[in-house]
Amino acid sequence: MSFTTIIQSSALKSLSELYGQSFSEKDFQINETKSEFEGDYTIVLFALVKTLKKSPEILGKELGEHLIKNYPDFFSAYNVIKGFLNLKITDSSLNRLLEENYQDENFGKPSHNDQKIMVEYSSPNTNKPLHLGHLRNNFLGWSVTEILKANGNEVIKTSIVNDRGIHICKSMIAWQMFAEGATPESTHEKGDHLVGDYYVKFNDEYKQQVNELVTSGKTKEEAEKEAPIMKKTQQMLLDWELAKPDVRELWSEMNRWVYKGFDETYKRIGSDFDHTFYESNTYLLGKDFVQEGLQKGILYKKEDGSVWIDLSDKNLDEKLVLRSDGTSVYITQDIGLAKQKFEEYHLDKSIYVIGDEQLHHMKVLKEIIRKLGMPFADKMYHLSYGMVELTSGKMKSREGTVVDADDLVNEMVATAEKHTTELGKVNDFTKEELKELYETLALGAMKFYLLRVDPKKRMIFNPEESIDFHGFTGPFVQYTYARIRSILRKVGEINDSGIKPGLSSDGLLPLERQLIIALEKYGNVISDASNEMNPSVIANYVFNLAKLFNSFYSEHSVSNAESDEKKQLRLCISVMTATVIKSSLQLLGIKVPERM
RNA sequence: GGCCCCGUAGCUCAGUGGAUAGAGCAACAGCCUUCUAAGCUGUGGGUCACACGUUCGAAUCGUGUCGGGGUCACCA
Repeated sequence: MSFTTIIQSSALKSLSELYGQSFSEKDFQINETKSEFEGDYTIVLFALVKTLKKSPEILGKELGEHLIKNYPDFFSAYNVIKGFLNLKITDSSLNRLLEENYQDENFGKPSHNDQKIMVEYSSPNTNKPLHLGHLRNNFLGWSVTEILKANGNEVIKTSIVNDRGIHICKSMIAWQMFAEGATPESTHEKGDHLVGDYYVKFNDEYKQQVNELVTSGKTKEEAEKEAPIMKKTQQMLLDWELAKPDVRELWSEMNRWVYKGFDETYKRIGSDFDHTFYESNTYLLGKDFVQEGLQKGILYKKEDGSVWIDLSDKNLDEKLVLRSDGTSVYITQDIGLAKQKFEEYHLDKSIYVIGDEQLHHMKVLKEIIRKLGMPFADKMYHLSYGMVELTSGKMKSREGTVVDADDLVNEMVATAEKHTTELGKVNDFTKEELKELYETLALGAMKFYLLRVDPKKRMIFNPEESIDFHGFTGPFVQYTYARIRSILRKVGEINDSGIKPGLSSDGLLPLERQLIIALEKYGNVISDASNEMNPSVIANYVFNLAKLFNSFYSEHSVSNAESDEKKQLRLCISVMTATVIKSSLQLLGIKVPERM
């Protein structure tokens, strides 16, 4: 039971004993006491004042007295200021919490198994390498998965790779025209970058051809349609659908290059999937329900043969689900894939980590599925996140302002190396150890930077700020962890009997209390983050915890504590803080270094 | 134009019904003979876009206005 739960239930019980009225948890709030007042937790009384017709002062005094009298083990003091009843928790409660949990690596995580959840994220196109936006997506998908797991759910990570369509044909055509057989091996370039380069070449060539046609008197629209390179690409797409061997072969080959490149990036940023769907396998899914929908009268056919659904009763337009030529559109396969996911995996929930520019699309998808009478519409959840923008505005591939994922990682690793070398604290590390440390710090900085803000909000990526290793950053938290590990190494081996927090006769000092109370909160933080599917809750929490520990560290000595009891107590606080930091960062996909 | 999201310190963000609105960065002033200074302590910095309303109480809820973004494809 968490402290807030204890306070809540004891207050409810006290109220009914005092006034013979029963209240629910919604009738009053419990907050942490603001630092300028005396106390740890605060019950806000105003709402009770009304129903009980008592002045806040009297009510607060009566409730405070009653709580202290009946729960002397838990509450040690109270005071009432205006409508706020401030309560102080006994040292013994705090000590007990510490004693019982300081070694528990699963502290704060419920042990029960709850739901089966699928998280789909990353979902790249195969014509371009991963960029900053994908990083936000990947970090978010990974972290939400970890958070849901920590909250007792079984989670399956998936990705749907958009491996077919006009975009990859563009890269293929440009490769045929310009590459002279170049491969990742022959050029020593990562496959995803190589294929991306030809996508760019396609666009350059296309633009040039259009311009030439325009100067020869065509309108822009005509020129865009008639540009030879575009015609070739469209023909290639048709050939692909007809499964022409030479086209399919090149397509497989180039996709293979891309996957190899993606795998390298995924491995480096610590992303992986339990199952990967490929659009080339799923793009025909969902056609079968069209017939069914037509029969049921949910879908209707227009004169040209195209099939539609009317969503106007849901304040949405009518939406096409099958083209007049009988081919399916994006949303058609989405319906099919959604169904396949639920049927194959028996999911309780299916989460889509997709940018907020697709909010409308996902709303339409869900509504169609509901109308078609599929039972899982309400189990689908679009975890939308805002676009990452640069200080100079949006990322535009055309203007070359896209921040490439691999470049960014490299840059961050170089920064980590520079800082580490300057500080010179790990000069005895081997080359391998150093390399690992740089990666840990670089990715810690990046992940923390992208996860510390509410996913729903769009965010500005400031290159200078993101490579900062001070303040509200991953390395700051990692540093706090390394610091604690250093204390523990110096103080000596920790064996189970070595640390036992004795009750210091001096009582707990303010920073000691604050730290234990902050640690106690961790379970609530995990469940909040899980309910909101919001990793920034964890990031903010762990930063505050680290900050608090650093204050404690500079104020009080662990190894040179005033007494042996104090030393044991502070060791326990340190051990538990390290554990919670490690655990929190792990929920963000961030590793901790023993030294840095 | 319809619908959706956002507007909090110079910048980037917390806070979503409670007390005198908080962090980090940037600026300034201190702190290494003691467990890692990637740290700690302090100072300055606010019309919570604006207006009206609901409430004992509003940055938080409602309505409207202004400003920014997204979306409304036989693209994916």
